[in-house]
Amino acid sequence: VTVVPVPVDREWRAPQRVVRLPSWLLNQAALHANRMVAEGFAAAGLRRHHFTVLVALDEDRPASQAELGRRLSIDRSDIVAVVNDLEEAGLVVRERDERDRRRNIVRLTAPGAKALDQLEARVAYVQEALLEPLSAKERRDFLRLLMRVVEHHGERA
Amino acid sequence: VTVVPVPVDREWRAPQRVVRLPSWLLNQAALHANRMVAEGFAAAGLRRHHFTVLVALDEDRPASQAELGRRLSIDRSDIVAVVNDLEEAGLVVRERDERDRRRNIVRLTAPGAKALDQLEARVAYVQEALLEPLSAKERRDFLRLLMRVVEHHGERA
DNA sequence: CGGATCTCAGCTCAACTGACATTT
DNA sequence: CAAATGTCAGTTGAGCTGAGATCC
Repeated sequence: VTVVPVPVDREWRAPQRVVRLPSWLLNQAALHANRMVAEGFAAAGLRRHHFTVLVALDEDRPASQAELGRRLSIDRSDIVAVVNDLEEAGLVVRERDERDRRRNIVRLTAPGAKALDQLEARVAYVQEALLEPLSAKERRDFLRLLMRVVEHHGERA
Repeated sequence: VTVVPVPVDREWRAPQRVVRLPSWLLNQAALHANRMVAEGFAAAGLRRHHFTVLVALDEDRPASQAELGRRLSIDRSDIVAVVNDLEEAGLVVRERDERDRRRNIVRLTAPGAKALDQLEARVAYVQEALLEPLSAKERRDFLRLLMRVVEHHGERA
């Protein structure tokens, strides 16, 4: 019995020393995940940041752009472009905060909420496909551990 | 008892519906991992692809560029640039395969092997830091599950 | 001929940096 | 004044596409 069961040797397989690297594995997994998510959004002409911003607005109520960036770990200069796109598509409105006139308050519109619903269905489907090879218990374990790792490195803002 | 124990609510935390997404978590984890790896290599003026190519050459013996690309899931056109860099740095030599003159055989040089040794030490350190919050058993479980996911989506070449 | 291989030019996405004007 | 915010211009790494030349 091997400690870490390494898959059958196939001709094209990546070198063992690479395949065992957590950083490499995470990267490959993220690549697959991002590709699948992108495919799911392509029809709507949106990308993953558009989706997460919509979710943040729906869940946490209207927020300033800087707030959104902080919550989602997206640079504030990138948020500008994302909100531009969403505003053009009518999914979001931007209005000046009168109590702190540096801020733009971004809020979800009705069409935005509607679009979000559809996107969430697609996302859910993708997550399912992503973790397909794992059992229900394995998925829970996996996510729990993943969250621990992400959370651990998230303490530095 | 919550099914998936979600971390303490901090003001800046990402929305729950985002934080539970496997695709988002994988992405964040990969970002942290890549940042750390990049820092580890910055002093040597190399990036992660340079490292994986060196490992592949060291482990699987000299190979053509197309071979390398296939094994490491790197596009042929990107391999060209990576091998260019490595050749300029003297870590690798490129020579025409006389039995199939379409191919370039890439082989590790002595300085290349030496450089690889140092890089591997740095990489090992980074992996350790990356998984720091997990116990030894948790790391094994985590990697095992991660490998299953990556392997599953890797069947399509 | 079809199919690989190497190479180059160029694209997109995302992360990121530096700067600037406005406001607090 | 210092600090935060929104914006813009620009860079980088990496994944990817398309095309051409060469060779099997």
